[in-house]
Amino acid sequence: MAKITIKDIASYAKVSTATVSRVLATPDKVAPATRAIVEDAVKKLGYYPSIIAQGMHHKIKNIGVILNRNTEDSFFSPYLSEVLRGLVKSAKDLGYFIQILTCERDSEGCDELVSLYRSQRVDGYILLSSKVEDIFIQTLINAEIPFILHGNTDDNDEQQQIYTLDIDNVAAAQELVNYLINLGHRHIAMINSSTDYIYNQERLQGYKLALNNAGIVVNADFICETAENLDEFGREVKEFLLHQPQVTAVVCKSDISARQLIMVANSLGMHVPHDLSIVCFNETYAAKMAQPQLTTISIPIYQIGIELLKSMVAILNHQQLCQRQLFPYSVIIGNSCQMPVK
Amino acid sequence: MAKITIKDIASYAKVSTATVSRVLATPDKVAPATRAIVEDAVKKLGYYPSIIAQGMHHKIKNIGVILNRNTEDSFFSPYLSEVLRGLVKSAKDLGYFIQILTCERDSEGCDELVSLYRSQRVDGYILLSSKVEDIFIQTLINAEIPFILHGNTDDNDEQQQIYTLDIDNVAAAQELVNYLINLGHRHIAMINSSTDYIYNQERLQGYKLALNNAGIVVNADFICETAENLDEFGREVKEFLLHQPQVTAVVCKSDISARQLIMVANSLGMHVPHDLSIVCFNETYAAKMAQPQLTTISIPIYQIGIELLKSMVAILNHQQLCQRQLFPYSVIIGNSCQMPVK
DNA sequence: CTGTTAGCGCCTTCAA
DNA sequence: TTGAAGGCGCTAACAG
Repeated sequence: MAKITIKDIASYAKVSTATVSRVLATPDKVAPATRAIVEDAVKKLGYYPSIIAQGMHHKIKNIGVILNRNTEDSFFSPYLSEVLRGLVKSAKDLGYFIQILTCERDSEGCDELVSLYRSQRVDGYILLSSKVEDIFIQTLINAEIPFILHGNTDDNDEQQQIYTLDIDNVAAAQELVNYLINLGHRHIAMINSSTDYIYNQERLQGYKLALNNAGIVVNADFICETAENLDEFGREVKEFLLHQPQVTAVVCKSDISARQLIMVANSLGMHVPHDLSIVCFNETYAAKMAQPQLTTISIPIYQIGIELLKSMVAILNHQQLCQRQLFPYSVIIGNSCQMPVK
Repeated sequence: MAKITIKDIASYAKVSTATVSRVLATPDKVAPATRAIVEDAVKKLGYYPSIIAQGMHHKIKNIGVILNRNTEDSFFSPYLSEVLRGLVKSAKDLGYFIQILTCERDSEGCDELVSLYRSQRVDGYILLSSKVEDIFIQTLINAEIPFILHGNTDDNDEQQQIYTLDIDNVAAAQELVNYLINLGHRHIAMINSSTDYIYNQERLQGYKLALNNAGIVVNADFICETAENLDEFGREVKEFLLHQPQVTAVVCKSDISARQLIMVANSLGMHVPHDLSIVCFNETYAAKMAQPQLTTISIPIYQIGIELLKSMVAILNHQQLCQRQLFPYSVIIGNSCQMPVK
């Protein structure tokens, strides 16, 4: 059976195509009688207006979501999953669709972003992370493409016009470290991932700030920059623990890696929290599966997903919107910490 | 700056719009000289053909992915994340896009599926799970919408024309149970989720088959149907263990819930594998985070995602394709099992 | 309130 | 090898 078009409805209902169009878009501008006839025809013939053809006049209601990393070698972290869940939910509620995109942060990737937008595949972008001197951000700004960033930029002077949404990573890291300091720890390590990412940089900054404020000298050897891959992470962390026996406490980059860290520690005969106190970020199901229960920063990830999409839609509709949205976080006290024994 | 269209390129390059169109679609049907001129104009003006307008003549290259559950109340399981990862990767490679969809399995949800297809938002669907008397499947068949199912149907007579891709769940469950039987277990429980889902039904069937083959009577009390939600799951499983003390081994529905089960068991003073042997399905990072290491069915989830999309594209291109693709799985032996002690 | 007309941006005949 | 013309399905401006 051939595709039913507006013409079919028009001729079946014995009206013009314009009237059919009106019935669908602005029903109250059509006489109830004719409207009924048209609606009847629409149902009877099973007519669905082509979004493609409508797209020649309206926005297509697609929002591109740019993932942090390449999906080829990196799994979907629970964090990412949770953001996506919020995005999907919010998109559905607002009548939008999500296009998941995995572009490399190179010139080709930038071209892709521009191309997808200009060719009207997407109306705008949600960028899930930011790097130092981020070429994605520069590209989007230069091309005047609407977007919102989950994270921050490294340069606030030039980039006034962009919208961001995140928690206060600096403050969160500070709180974690202060908690450890108050327990009596002085040899506190930070297990981070690449400081190419702004949020990792912010957390590192918070870590250093807290130490400085407490009069503790920052020991560069205590800062461990690890891979994303869980297996590699395990190896690197093992090395680290072996080489830094003075460390009594660790700030870990995520609940999932904290969990891995506990396993590594156990394998070295260390027990948490007796031999090693651990605090971390995130409270996904990975945190729930950890024993002992983790002391962690709980981030409203799902809600962040919801709001990212809402804000993106607001931007597209030229609504007033706060440029820097800071979301609240909370500290969850588990039993992965205690006073230092050594 | 206004949108650059094919007309702008045509007038800039002093050719007709038809020629521009040809340069982009069938470059070899254009004289090298004019082609060069046009390509130059395209670059200089930054022209990106509108996918919307192209969509009036071609497919839109969007594939809808229908999630198992509503994203509102159910988190993205590691399994789902891993399938998505494969889908995203494969889509990128093949020049397709993914539309993640969350429809309720009711008449409204069915209407959505039909509408999205008929209005040309998607070219076809990937259905990530199947239920008994699945109205999604019926709807897609009736509306002659191309789709592929990750799973099986309950009725193979009527539904000849559909494409499926899965592992052999019956055989996998049998292998797990046989493994436990060979260790000496006789009181083997199954912690499943709703048998409304076909794959859960198949696994239950495999469980029963294995017991029957070994001459062990199936005890209905040993079959525990649990919720998806991790917290609820924990409560239900705790009840179950308390009420069925004879049970020495459990087949658990997933690695993530097996991990949860271990925690529940521990909280009851039971140790795995000493007091309880556990086998399960899936080997996501949840499995890697479990102690003791789980004996589990390793499913090539990422690869399944890749192939689902590939197959969908093949269907859309009317290529020859095997209707029932069975993927291999493997049994990973951990140390979550031992001979029964009681 | 409704029909006519024109046009969105692109592709695809059909001639030349 | 190229251009002119028509049309894809729909919406919007303008009459009536």
